[in-house]
Parts: sequence; structure tokens; C-alpha cells
Amino acid sequence: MPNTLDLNSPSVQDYLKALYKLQQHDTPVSTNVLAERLQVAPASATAMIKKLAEAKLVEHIPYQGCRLTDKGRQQALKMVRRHRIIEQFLQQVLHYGLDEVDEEAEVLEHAVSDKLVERMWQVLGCPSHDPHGSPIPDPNGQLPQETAQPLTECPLKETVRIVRLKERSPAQLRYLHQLGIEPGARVTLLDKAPFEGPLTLQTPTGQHPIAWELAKAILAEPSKP
Amino acid sequence: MPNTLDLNSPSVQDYLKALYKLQQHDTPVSTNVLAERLQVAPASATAMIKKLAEAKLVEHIPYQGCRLTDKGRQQALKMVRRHRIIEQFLQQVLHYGLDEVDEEAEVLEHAVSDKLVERMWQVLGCPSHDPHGSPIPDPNGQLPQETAQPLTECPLKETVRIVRLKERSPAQLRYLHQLGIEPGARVTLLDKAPFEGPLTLQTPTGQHPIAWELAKAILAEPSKP
DNA sequence: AAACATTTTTAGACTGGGCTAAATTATAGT
DNA sequence: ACTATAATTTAGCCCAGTCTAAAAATGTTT
Repeated sequence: MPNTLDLNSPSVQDYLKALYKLQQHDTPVSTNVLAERLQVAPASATAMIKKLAEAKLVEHIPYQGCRLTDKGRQQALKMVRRHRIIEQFLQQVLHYGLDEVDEEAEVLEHAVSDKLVERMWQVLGCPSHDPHGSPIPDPNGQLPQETAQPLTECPLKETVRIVRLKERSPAQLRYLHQLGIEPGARVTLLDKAPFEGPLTLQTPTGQHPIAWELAKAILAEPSKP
Repeated sequence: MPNTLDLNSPSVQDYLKALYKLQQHDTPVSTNVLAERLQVAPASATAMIKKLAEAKLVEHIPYQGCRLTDKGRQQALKMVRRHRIIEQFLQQVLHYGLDEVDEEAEVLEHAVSDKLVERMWQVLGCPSHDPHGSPIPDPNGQLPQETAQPLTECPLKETVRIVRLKERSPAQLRYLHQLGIEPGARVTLLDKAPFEGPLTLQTPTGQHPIAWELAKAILAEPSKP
């Protein structure tokens, strides 16, 4: 009985997406970390990993963690594409705030058809990025190259343009918005406290201290004009 | 253990909606008919009916069928509202065809949040009808009065305006579209064959025979101009 | 009114995706 | 190298929603 796994169940999709996000540096993902991320018990994650392994979506080394296969990554990227197109659509067409789009997209991504997603994408003018500035994989699952740097790596006293806010909570996004920090904004790094201490930032709304951890999630690139 | 039923599961929502549609003339709905409609085994319907009865969403007379309570009808109308707003949105904003909207809405209605539905409705300009011409219940679950008549009841030789196509399959909707029969179209009933035989209709695209059963699902009203 | 047919309900089982508790393996500290 | 701790897996259970097969109620015919 070779376990006929439904590749398209919301659960499977969520596991693959989580693995994709956790596995950025190609190191295998531990069961615990995965379970934590998905808010399930470690035993539940183990059970699902075994099914995913059987379907050749992940490679599982028992007691060592697992990593996505090409097939699994492809599937995950498809979900990332859906998620980001939906976010962009919610913002552009339905006037959602940056802090509201993720929660709704999280549910919708499991319900929309391929047709609907591509229709949204077209209506939006085939955008390459979502409202957070995260790249939208193309229809074949290719991600555009990213050149932006975390604020923590930016040189002092130089004006840069914010291009992306990575994976922050709604509350943090609202906070950054208040500070004038959002994709497209031009800011200047005035100071970096030592030992990964807070940065001081000149934004359109004034001068603000930003925790190191938060600044790591803010990507910027040299400002052209 | 008074059975804690999840009022918002897709299944429950589907049962309530089906009951609402089947119970138009206030006669109780038989278990078999309900099961047939939802494409489940009669035993499955019985099981769900018992849960719905316990949650006071339906009234169940064993071996006789069941009917919605006010609470159940309210819930069903909420789903009808969602469904029709989504259909209208798919047509207006995403350029879906009349024959495509239902299938997609059937899935989406279980995934969208209240916020999203109301946002769609606003963006659409608070429409009162969906693309088939079916009325959208208002936010409190009230349905506008319907004055239109089935084509089968319309007088001969008088021009009427199609206002609604009720519950037809995608294939039938495509067929009617080809014949120039869609909401807003002006048509004239030329002839009615006896014994509930086919009607003959003058439409913008020519002269066409329409089966009695199909004509019953086409609602029209006197044409003003 | 009895027998048959149909509808409905009950009984019992299965599946997917969770859970807890216990057993096992890996890792770190002495 | 051995033990303590932490991570992982196994075993066994639960729940929603479905199913099939069998039993019970209703309805229909003769």
C-alpha cells in the first residue's frame, strides 16, 4: 500500500512552504524547528515528513532532519508564487494594508485555482514583487536575483532605498510604517551602535533607532537619483 | 458531551446552503435528496443532519426530513451572499465568463474572510445582483423582492428583458450565451408548443427553440424602453 | 391487512491530520 | 568513554467526515 498522498492538501502545501523558508542555506531542517514553525507537535511533523519522503518531495535522514527535493522545491515555489500574487492583489485591488495581506493570503493560497492566480497576476500587470518587496517566482518557479543588502550591511551616511521587508509580524510592519520605513522609502543610516546594537536611521518622518535584529530584515539598495 | 460542532467548517456550510436551496417552498427536505445534491451517501447526510440539529441549525423529524431553523437560514444566507459577491467579483474584476464563476466561487466562499467579502462588495459598488442576475442578500441576510417571471409564464409577442438565469450548468450557460440569452438581453416569445413543449424565442442573434424545462429557469420582466 | 419496495437510520470501519506519552538516538559535558 | 539532556521517532489515541452493509421505519399494492 504505497500511501497515496494528496499533493494538494493544505497541510502538505504548508509543510513544503515552511521547509522552503527554513532551508535557505541548504542545511537540512530539523524536525523540531519545522514543527515549531507550523505550530504542531514534533511527532506530527515526523509523521508528515515520512509521507513527504515517500512521495519524493523531501529527503529524510532519520534523526538528522530533512531537505526538499527538486520536486518538493518546485511545489513550494508554486505556493510562494501564489502567496505573493495574492498579497499584491489584496493590496492593489482591495486596498489592504501591508500588515493585513499575509494572514488573508495564508488561507486563500490553498483555495484559489491556477487559473485564478494567473488571472490576478495579469490584471496586476505581471508584477515581479509583492507589497513587501519580496520577489514573485515566475510561472516556471524561477526567482529573480536579489541584489539588495540588509540595512545592517549598508554603509553609514549614504542614502539608500528600502526595497524589501522580510517576514515581519503585522505589529512590526505597522511600527515600521509609522517610522516611514516601507518599500520605496529613501533613508540614511546615521549610526550603528557596536556589538550588534541599534542603528540610527534618518527616514522621511524623522530620526529613529532600530534594533539590529529588525534592521537585518530590512533590505535596501543604493539610491539612484 | 454536547458535541461541539464547528459552525464554520466547509462541510457544514455546504449542507446549510444545500438545504436552503432545496427548501424553497418550505416543505421539509428529504435526506436522500440532500445527499444526492451534495454527492454523499445518505448515511453521511443523516450523520450531519443530526449534528446540525444538535446545534439548532435545522429541525429534524426522523424519517421525515429536515428544515432550516432561523439560525440555520441566517447562516445559509450568509454563504449565499459570499458566493454571489465572489461570482460578481470574478466576472467584473477578473473577467471570468458566466460559465466559469460558479465553480471557483464554490471553493473560495469557504476561504475568504468576512472582511474580504465586504471589501469586494465595496470595490464592486455594492451590487444587488450577481452575474447570473441572482439577488445578493444584504449584509443582514435580507433578499430583495423578485418580480421577474419565468419565460414559461410570459405572454406571447411581447418583448421582455432577461433578468436572471437560475442554477444552470456551465454547458447550458454557454449554450444560452450563444443564443444571445443572458441577463440584460431583450427577447420576444414567439410561440409556446402545447403540453409543456419547446418555446420559440426571438433573440438578438435570431430565432431559437428552447426546451420548457430550460425556459422555466430563465426569468424575465416587462421591457421598459 | 400483509407483503413488498423505498427511504432513512444505525452500526462499524477508514482516512488525514492532529495529539500525548514512552522509547530511542544524537549530542555535550565531564 | 559515560552519562545527562535534548531531539526525534514510535505507539496508540482522537476527531471530523466520509463510506458500506444491515436494520428499521414508512409507503404502496394487492
